[in-house]
Amino acid sequence: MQLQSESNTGNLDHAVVSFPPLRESARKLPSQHSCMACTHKSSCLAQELRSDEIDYFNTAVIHSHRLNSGEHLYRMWDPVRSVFTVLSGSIKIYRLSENGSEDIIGFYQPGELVAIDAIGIDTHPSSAVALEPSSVCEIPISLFSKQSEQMPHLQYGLIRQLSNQLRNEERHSVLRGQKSAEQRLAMFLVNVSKRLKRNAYRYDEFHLSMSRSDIGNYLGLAMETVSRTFTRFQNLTLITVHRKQITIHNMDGLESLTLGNDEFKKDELSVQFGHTIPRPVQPIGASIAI
Amino acid sequence: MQLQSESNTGNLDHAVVSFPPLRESARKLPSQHSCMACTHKSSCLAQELRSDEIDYFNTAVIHSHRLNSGEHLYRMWDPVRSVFTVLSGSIKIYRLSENGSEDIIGFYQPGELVAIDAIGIDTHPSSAVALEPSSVCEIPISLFSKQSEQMPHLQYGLIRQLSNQLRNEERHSVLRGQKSAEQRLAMFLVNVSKRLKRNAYRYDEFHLSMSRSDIGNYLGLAMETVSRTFTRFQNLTLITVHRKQITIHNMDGLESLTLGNDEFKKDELSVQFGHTIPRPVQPIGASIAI
DNA sequence: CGTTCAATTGACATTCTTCAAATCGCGTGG
DNA sequence: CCACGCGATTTGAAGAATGTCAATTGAACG
Repeated sequence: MQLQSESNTGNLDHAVVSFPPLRESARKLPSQHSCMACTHKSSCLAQELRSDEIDYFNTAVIHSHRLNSGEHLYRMWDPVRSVFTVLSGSIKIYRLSENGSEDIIGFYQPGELVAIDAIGIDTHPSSAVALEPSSVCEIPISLFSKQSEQMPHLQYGLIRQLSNQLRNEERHSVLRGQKSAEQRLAMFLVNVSKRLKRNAYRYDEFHLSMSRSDIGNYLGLAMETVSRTFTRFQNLTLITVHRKQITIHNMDGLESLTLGNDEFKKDELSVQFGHTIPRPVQPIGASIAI
Repeated sequence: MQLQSESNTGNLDHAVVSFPPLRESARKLPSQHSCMACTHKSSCLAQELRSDEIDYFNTAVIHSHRLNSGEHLYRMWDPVRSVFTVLSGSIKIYRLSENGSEDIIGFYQPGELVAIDAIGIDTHPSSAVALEPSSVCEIPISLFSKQSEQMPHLQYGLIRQLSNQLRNEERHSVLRGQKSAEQRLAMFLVNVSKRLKRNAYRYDEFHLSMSRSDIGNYLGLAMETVSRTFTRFQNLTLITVHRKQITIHNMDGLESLTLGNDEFKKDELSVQFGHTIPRPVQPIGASIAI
């Protein structure tokens, strides 16, 4: 399985939330101290390994690091020693630009691999901080070193992860460059929701772990625009927002906005073609069936 | 060596130009039919290989495909069979979005690896088209397959390429999301220039191989904005533009704009801190020393 | 030398940002 | 248990950068 989705919905595969309420039917808890018993095995690099490889992998990995909210996993310029699999909570990746501003690269959720953009270089190109109490597994970078020829499956797994993440980054890049505020926010929400669903969490009602300004930074919008757009969605009865608590009432409507389609309340047929940069959407009154 | 630069200048490592005039001292020509003799060996995956591996690699690779201008290397949804190293010319990667618009992912120049975002999936997530007469080497995807355990160095090389490209994509994403039109264009030009320099081409005077609307799409700007910003740069005597021909007169000034710094003509000292989204720059008259 | 399309330029529309102020929540302490 | 205070969020109003539409210019090429 991929860490990052290949779903056609979203260009926001690093968007993340916190994960308190699990659906009863599919409860997952982080493993204690073995890759073999880990609930994230299927999404971790361990998935790719043969049984003999996994033993070695298991002993090389440092299991279940705990992080407090706001604690850093690593900082920019730190020497690269490991990559990490998120077990619980959520991790924000950001970078300080030359002029001192913070650029948010992505948010990572349980089962996802952090810091693979640091492979092959000496120091981390970005910082990783926990947005809430979190835990991670630490995978020594030496496992991927040039010399380490004994685990080809591990390498192949990493390659797939990287390729996936690259695709996601490409999509997110397009998103930031070309979409309206409404489209970006809609994609963000839809993506978060889909990822929750994939992990068997509640996906129609959840708690965002990051601030409005984090979201804005991530989407290339001002904090105020994020806030305003949330309320607009609420006025359209697409969602209910209360601080970081989100409830989605009309997923189809949101997905429609995702495409830059503001006709979802009247007539689904009018789709526009040929616009290199699709134009946004005008706020309307507030009268849509849930 | 990396296909994509790790230079601190640019978030635009897929920006590309055509490469007619080589500097006399460092003339490079694409190899004919051997990786060992290829001038791009140092930037190709072949670099990572041991001598026994390179033999195999050499026989597996299909050397020197030729492409006419406008000819496709592959199209979105095509089955993934190979990745490609650009030997000459330039390749544009783009994607058709759900509403029919074209999203440009990047531009690739000689020595760079194309289609590594297709590894691990069945069909290409994007299309690749030659912007000018070009040539590529074709590397069968089977070399990276799960079963192919005999070339760990090749895998490691690929991993590094992927990680690099991921970092570049992250940077480009930030660029599209947060920077002003002037910053984006300045970064674009500086990046193109640095990449030319790296490959021993003339870097103060070159020919862009893509149209204004391609640049705009790639940077998340309207074609007209690209055009206007080019003329603004020209009025500032930073560059000379004549259609696709670019001459850079004041690299420092361009790099200053890159940082969102509009003070480069007066006082380099005034740098701003603390702005999450640095604010753009006002057009001024036209009186800067070359 | 004319045709054609890309690029430029102008004028205007619009989204989004910015600046500012008001509210809201929530933790703390009385 | 309620008042207080601080940060996060929301909301308002205004301005600015960029997009859109439209007309013009200019090159390249047959």
